[in-house]
Amino acid sequence: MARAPTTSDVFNAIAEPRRRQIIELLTQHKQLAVGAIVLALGLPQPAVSKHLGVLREVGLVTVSKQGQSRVYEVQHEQLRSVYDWVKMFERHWDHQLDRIRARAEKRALEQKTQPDLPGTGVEPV
Amino acid sequence: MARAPTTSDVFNAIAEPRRRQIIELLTQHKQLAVGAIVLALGLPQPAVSKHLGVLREVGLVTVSKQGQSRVYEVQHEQLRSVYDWVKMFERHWDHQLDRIRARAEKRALEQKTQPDLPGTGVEPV
DNA sequence: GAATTATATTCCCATATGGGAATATGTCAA
DNA sequence: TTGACATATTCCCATATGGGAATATAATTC
Repeated sequence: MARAPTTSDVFNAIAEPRRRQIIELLTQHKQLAVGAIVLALGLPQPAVSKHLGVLREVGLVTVSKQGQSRVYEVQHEQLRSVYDWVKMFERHWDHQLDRIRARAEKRALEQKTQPDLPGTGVEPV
Repeated sequence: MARAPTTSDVFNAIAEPRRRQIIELLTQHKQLAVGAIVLALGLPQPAVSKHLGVLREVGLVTVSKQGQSRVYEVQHEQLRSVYDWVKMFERHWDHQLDRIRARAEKRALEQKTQPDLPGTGVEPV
């Protein structure tokens, strides 16, 4: 099998940095025409249209015609699947940080106990 | 330019469902040898090894040799970049849900006010 | 209708994919 | 050493990518 299409789900769609930028932009401005996005990102118009197409296919944005321009809007709910997935692991990196902090404190304590011992000349990280 | 490699960052690495499964598995069991993952996922061993390779390259897992098997472990901190990014939009889908709820309540109220009016025969969604 | 503006679509290509199949590497045991 | 086991690597291929370039479509104005 080949790599899953970018349009297959939200995870694949947001893997592309430019598409994340577009989502951020649309979050700030609520609504934007394609031209505005082109200006903001400095990408060629066809590239932007294609990215918007991907985002549309996974439901991350919606369009509405407005004169001769098309106005895009984010649908943030679609990001919940990603959010829910990563959130599963929140407490794990908290614990990890705790461990790191604990080690740092222990190290600091040892520093106080026996300070400035001439050693290998290699400083601990 | 072509699509960014799966190893280019965490976003690309976790776009693949099997790799997310591996992360979930390693979260449950703290440590697992490749063989155990192969059994759990029912994937061919080379496929698993390759997925682990991608996860290793982006720092999402670490290995340690243990006899003739290699034991993998998740490094959840690497998921923070993803978490931080989606979390930016948390309040937005909350608001969206509020709006949906508000609309539902408004609709319910209207139902009570003028119930069972003979209409078009088309029920509102 | 013709010209202009805004956006989408098509065709191109270098690059990567995930899994299949086969093989290489590494580690233990006898 | 030889063999058995665990894992990684290599080669293969159909499929998709993101952007470049050019073109098609659609709406507006003259």
